[in-house]
Amino acid sequence: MPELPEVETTLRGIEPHIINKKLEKVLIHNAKLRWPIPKQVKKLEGKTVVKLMRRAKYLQVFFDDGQSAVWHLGMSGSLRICSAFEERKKHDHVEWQFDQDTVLRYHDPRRFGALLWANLGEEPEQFDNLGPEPLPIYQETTEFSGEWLFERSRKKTSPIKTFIMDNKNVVGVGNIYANESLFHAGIKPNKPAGRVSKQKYMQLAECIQDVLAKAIKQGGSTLRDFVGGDGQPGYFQQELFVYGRTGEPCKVCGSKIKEEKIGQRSTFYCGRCQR
DNA sequence: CGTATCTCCTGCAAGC
DNA sequence: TGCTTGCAGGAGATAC
Repeated sequence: MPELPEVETTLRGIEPHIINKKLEKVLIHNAKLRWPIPKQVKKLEGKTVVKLMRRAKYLQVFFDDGQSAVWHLGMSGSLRICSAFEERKKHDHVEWQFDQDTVLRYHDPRRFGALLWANLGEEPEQFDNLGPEPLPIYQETTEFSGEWLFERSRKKTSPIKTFIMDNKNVVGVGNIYANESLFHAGIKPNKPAGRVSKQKYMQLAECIQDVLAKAIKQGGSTLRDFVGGDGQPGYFQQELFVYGRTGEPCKVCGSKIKEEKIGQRSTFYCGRCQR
């Protein structure tokens, strides 16, 4: 399940293959993704890729006329480069053919992903309510910080885990990294966001950044569906301290990792290390 | 407005 | 073995 680091890894994986190349052919085998693929995407044929950027979990590809296509990998989506002669797999929904050795294929069994469209100087409306980037990769700075989270969270009664998974507060933190960040910050996931101290938010902001940066460094982690941009299986998987470790001993204190549902999502934590 | 729940989809695993 | 059921989850939609 691609989170921010996996999207960043995908971008870095495909960029060298498609930058400054002309898109010769667009094949849409199944336009029914999360939203129907806009027909403008077909008109990308003949245009050249000039830049790739990531915003939250969106991967934006700019062409030489200033227009852009925006991928979202959803739950099970992946982008990879392959040869034109490689047999298409089930759930390969979209192909961008640059040359015989350079075909970008979008694979997505669950079709929670999307391919969006943006005109020159515009962004998809999905970008409208996005909060700050946790890592200043595409800007020099980011307004994301412990202070930011603290101020945003005042009087919020929902659990801290739900709070950091809300794109309006910080983008790119999905279930795995939310669980891991909260463990490293020593915060119980169900603690109301408004009752977490400023000091704890300072720690949490740092942990979120560390966990994401580490995952990017390791090439993105994932559980089952991600395939790296170069077609390498994405099972790099950084060491997980709590996610999926129900009943196993905490790597810090040895007590059993607990599991419960928060906002319909599986949540893992150490009852001793997290308060 | 904030908060909680539902929803899309397919593959996999567990249970009978 | 073969069925049914439930679960995984990003994030928009919907309901209160």
